[in-house]
Amino acid sequence: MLELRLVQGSLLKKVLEAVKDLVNDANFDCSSTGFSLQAMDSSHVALVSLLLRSEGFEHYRCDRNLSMGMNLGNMSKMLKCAGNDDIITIKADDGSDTVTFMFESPTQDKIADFEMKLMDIDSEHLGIPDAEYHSIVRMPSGEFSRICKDLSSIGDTVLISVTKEGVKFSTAGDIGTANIVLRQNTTVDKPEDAIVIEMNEPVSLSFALRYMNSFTKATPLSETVTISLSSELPVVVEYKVAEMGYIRYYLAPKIEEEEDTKP
Amino acid sequence: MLELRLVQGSLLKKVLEAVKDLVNDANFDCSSTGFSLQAMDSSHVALVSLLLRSEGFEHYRCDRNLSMGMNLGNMSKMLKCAGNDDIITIKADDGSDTVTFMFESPTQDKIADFEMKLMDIDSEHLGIPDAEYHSIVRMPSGEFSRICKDLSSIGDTVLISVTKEGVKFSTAGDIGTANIVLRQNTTVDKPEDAIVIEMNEPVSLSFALRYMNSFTKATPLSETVTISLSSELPVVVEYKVAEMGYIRYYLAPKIEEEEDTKP
DNA sequence: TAAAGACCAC
DNA sequence: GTGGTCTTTA
Repeated sequence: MLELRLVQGSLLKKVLEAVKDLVNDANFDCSSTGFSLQAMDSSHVALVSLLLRSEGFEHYRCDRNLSMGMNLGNMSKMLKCAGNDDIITIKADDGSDTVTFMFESPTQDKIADFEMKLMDIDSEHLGIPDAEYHSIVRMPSGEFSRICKDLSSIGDTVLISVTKEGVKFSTAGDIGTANIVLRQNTTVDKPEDAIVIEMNEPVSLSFALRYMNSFTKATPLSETVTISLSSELPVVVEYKVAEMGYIRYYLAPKIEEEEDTKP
Repeated sequence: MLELRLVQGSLLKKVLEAVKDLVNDANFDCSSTGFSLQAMDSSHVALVSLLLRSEGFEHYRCDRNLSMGMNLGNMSKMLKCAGNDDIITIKADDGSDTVTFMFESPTQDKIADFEMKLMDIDSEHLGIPDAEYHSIVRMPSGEFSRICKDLSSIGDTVLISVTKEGVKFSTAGDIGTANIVLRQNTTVDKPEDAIVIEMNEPVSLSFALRYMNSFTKATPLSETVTISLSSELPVVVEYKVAEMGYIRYYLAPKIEEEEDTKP
């Protein structure tokens, strides 16, 4: 028996928006710790890892560990039927092949329940080792989103370079090149607006903008985003989910190509 | 000679938005009583009935009954040219094959007139008998609209059931099922927010969501909608038009289908 | 392809 | 608060 009651239902709606473009089907894993998901994107290049800790739910009952395979597109369709102020409850009976989403309006005038079929999904749950990162950049999520969008109109790869000067996002394409430099800035009105660069060692890595732009679908979840970089390691793009967890995207850097012009 | 002056011109604009998707061409009937329209939708399944009483107009002159055939798409195009605060006057000379819409800006700085060709349209004016309804639900129009929209992302038919518990909207589709229950609630801040269920007899009827969603185009006309249900009778979905009339949609229930699993 | 919703700027 | 743009869905 599983029953998870989330007062701020809009969080779950936003989480699905942030995942469904990247992953079609995935297992949600429920344990006493929390509600989590880990999946490769459909082209098997990026990895998404979501955690919503049990403490973040108003009520969290999970009698035994459960892995529920869901089609995220269908799940998202159903969650779109919840109001942004609704309380969302996820229910499943042990051994059932369905899951029920219940939406309660704040006034309790309206109570909706949506039942969805579960599916069997093979999933290799990868252990993600903790790592030391050479550089960690924290910045407003909207700004990061804007940068990725802007750069993708010029090129399809972003080179992220962190030096003591700041962080530079660069791209190049047929029509020209672009460089966007952000300097550390912690003297801001709101702490969310800060740009914090923790550089242990300079790094310079290239990533496919296509994936970065998918990651920024999580922007509505958090005012800030954290980008952790190490050479030879996948970048981690992390958005906190209000007091209850996170959504993390992993993407391997592009292998450094030879200079454009070869002899 | 016909001359109808409507101070709140936006009402007519909204009325056209509420009808033009359902009906392509229709006769507007003008008499001393008011300005009305009755038409089947283009697939001959639903019926729209509009009444704007003469008292609602600032000036209402209709020397003799007139039936003016209009293409509602074209009429809507012209009305879109009126500002929302404009005063709209509808004019037609007896025997003329055109109608003129005049738009006056509130400041009288701008006066526009648009002339449109009339057309001959066969119309069977159906008498709609008054009926006793088993159940009548009044609810915020926005909520009804939201429910119809949400359910159509799951299925294509809505089953509306009224019991003493409240009113339930249900659907089923490939990805799952959905039930939305509304309970009577009259203890609200604004009377328009009330959900009032007048149940003389329980009813349970199915309707095509496609049409329901067309009906909800009238939502901007009124804060509330009234749904009148009787078994064997078309449902009536009614929106009041501010102090001057109504727009009513009629839709026959779907015949109850046999159980899903046939021998 | 067209319409509706969401977001942003004014 | 309103209009305009852009994105998303049918």
